[in-house]
Amino acid sequence: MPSYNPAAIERRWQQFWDANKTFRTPDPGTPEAAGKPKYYILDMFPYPSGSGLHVGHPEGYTATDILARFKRMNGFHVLHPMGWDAFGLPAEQHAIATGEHPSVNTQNNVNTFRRQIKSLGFSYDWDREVDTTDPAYVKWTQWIFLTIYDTWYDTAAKKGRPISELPIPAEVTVKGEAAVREYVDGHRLAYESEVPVNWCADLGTVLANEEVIDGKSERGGFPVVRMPLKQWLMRITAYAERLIDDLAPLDWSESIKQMQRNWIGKSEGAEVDFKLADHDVTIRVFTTRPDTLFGATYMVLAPEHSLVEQITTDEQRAAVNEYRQVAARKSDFERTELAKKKTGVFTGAYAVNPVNGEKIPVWIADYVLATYGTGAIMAVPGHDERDFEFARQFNLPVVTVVTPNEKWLKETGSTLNDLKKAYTDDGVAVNSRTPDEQLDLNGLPTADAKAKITAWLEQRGWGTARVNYKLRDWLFSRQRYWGEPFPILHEVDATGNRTGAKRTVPVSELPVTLPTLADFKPTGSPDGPLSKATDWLTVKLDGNTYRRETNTMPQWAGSCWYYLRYIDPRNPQAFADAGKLNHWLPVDLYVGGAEHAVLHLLYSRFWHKVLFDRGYVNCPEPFHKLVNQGMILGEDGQKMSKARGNVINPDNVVAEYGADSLRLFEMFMGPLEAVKPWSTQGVEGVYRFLGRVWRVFIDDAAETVKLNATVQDVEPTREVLRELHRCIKRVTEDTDGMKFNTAIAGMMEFTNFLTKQTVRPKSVLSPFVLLLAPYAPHVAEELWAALGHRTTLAYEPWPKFDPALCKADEIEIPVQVNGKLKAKLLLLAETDNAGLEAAALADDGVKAALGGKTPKKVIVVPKKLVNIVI
RNA sequence: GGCCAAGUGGCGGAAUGGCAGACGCACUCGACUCAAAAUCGAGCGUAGCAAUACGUGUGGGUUCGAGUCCCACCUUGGCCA
Repeated sequence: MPSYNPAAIERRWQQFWDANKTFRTPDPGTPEAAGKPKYYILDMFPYPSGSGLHVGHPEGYTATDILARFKRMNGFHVLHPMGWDAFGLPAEQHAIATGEHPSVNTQNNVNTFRRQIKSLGFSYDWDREVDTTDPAYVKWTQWIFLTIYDTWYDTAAKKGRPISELPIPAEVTVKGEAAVREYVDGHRLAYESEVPVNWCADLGTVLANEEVIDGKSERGGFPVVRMPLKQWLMRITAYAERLIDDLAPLDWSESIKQMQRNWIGKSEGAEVDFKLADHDVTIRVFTTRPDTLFGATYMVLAPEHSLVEQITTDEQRAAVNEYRQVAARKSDFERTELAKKKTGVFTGAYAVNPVNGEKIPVWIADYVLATYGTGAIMAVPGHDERDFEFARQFNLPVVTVVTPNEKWLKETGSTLNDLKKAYTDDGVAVNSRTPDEQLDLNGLPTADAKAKITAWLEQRGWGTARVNYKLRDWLFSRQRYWGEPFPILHEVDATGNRTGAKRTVPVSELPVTLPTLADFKPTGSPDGPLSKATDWLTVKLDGNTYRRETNTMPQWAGSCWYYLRYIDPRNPQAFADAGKLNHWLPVDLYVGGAEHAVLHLLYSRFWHKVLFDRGYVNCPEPFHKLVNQGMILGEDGQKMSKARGNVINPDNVVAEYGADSLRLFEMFMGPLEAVKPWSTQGVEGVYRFLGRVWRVFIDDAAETVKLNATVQDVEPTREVLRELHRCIKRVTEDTDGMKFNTAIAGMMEFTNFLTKQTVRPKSVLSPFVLLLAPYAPHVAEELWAALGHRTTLAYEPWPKFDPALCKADEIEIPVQVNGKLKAKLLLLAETDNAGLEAAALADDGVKAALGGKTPKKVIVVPKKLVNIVI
């Protein structure tokens, strides 16, 4: 093997690592781990799709692998695992089409992914592989579900607590067992509720709001309609505040933090009660602008609001009913779109504005959502864009209660009494005094006005300060087959109807496994395919008959906690051993695609916090540092897709250039976070680089792998040593800072330098191989062996640089005149500022540029630059 | 519409407020070869023979000095509506 032959080298070293379990991570407490600081490096595990690995996957995996190898060589106890997020719709769709159990297809895909990932030489501890569909894993997903089910949120303590500690009010207790049960169930963090859901008939399941894009399912693009159904939900809203507050100390990019904050959507305001003029009924609204209450000229209820039926007058009933039917067919997106024409219907009812006693009409309109706030608003057309458009549409009065600034009035052509647009910014309150002058907001800036009116409302019991969140409780059930069954049993009576009582499947009987079905088709009903498994369905326990829950969990469930299972993947007694969790948590570095910036991370953080509150994990946040790798585009600069035919298959790249070249190129393309296009010529470039490295070491004319004659056991010259230490410094600092592209550039420069050397000291080549090892581990192992080493370099100490050796004897000093470069001087490195200035002024080119003028000022940057100002 | 990124050669990109374009690709020339590939060497922002001038999306500002900091705008991408 004379020339660089990645195919042979890579196969051999992958077999070596596998056979020797080179990357097995010892458990904490074992002698191998003793005294080493821990470092947990996590990849977002893939969904093993049928199309196999994509070049986007190895981008993040290579970055983490480089760091894992780098940290090991720096003496860290590294945990670096891989697994499979293997539940999911495609396998189930395949099962529906073929009748084959989804686990078969899933395992095939897992095998393909494992083979492909192994072919890239990543240093995962494969003994810790997890698979979310493995019953041994499902058991603990179900166990965590039960733990969440067993938890209520104590708002005073701001903490999740065992349901057994929930105080039951006396007035509930007196109503009896059923009332208590209902009360308790209503406080659990996992609960059943009749909610308006997104029903997708084609997929035969409900979808979470975030799985619906533009009124269609995210997967498949099928139509989605809204209907009320009894579903499982998770009370993530209880944790909204903590999910925002705990972001602050995390080492995440500000933009991801901001996306999470926006998603949670905290808004502070007030709830205000409006009495109806002709009914003994109050309508509660949420507003972020209580200071504009004097400008509320009408009210709007969501079409689904529970009071609509009651308050609608007979004359308006037909119109209202028709409108409600139309609204039900629209998605939230269609309803709230700013650009569209506003629609609505008057109910015939009037409410009384509590501050001025004025009767204002109550409308229903679909731009108000039942699920946000209280499902009703006070409309202030002068200071809210949507209210303004609606008022224009239906000729409702507009009252100015916040004075716009002059500039805005001029730009919009408005006057104080005639607004051409809604003025939504802060300002000074106007027209805001009660008739009895008990409350006067006039002249107050918005913030003060808010505080004053909120206090005034609270005093009279008409309103209260209130924080609202855009985040809703998490819809957790799916009417599908290929997911985790809920470990919940519903008590049924003799006729088979639910009594309302539930019990949990005992932990000793977990996991609840999926029954085998003859066909996996959705039933089209909210019962889901599991309801077809009649034998499985019914359970008799303690003389009672139960029907199993037939919903399954969403795909997010398994990925919410997989990072915990890696820590102790085969533990049959617990999801992971407490001591091991204490050792490894939190994850030090988490790398994955930005598409999971909101949902996966939010859900996962939520579960982690529940487990934290319940004492199962020792830190409030799971992921200390988060990095999102950028997408890799096709060579045409477009998103890779089968339709465009620009998809790059990593298998082909490995076959042609080798895994080391693929790894190196993916890191060399640019910053990890950046979106960047693929380039086959670029792969060739790094392949040539590895060929040059090979020839620096190896005699490529020989029949067997033997060292080049230039490689000798001699003392390096000062210059060679300097270049080596500069390279060590650069690769060390850039790797640590995840600037892999510039680290590689540094190694290329040093290789170009070595190529020119006719004598290459072994003492210089050895550390260089170690620098290359995290990036191109196969060829590095091969060269390490060629240098005469008998074992893997995976745990060799990382080379250290000597700053003194990095320094040059002479430095080039640019001289500027008025900031423009006029000369470059070659001076001894130790020249002081005065020496630099003297040398600069003495230079002929500089003298010419000065043209005889006397410098006003000379700026000297030590050892860097001289700037002469004239 | 709002929020957040980012705009640098033919291309991917580099640059603690201090020599813009490191490194790689493409391209050109040369060496080796019967020839080609591979390899090695040299060149490569624009204009100009050159000295030199101009150059980091646009316009302004701060500074001895701005790709980098500030303001406004334009464009592209992401997220949200």
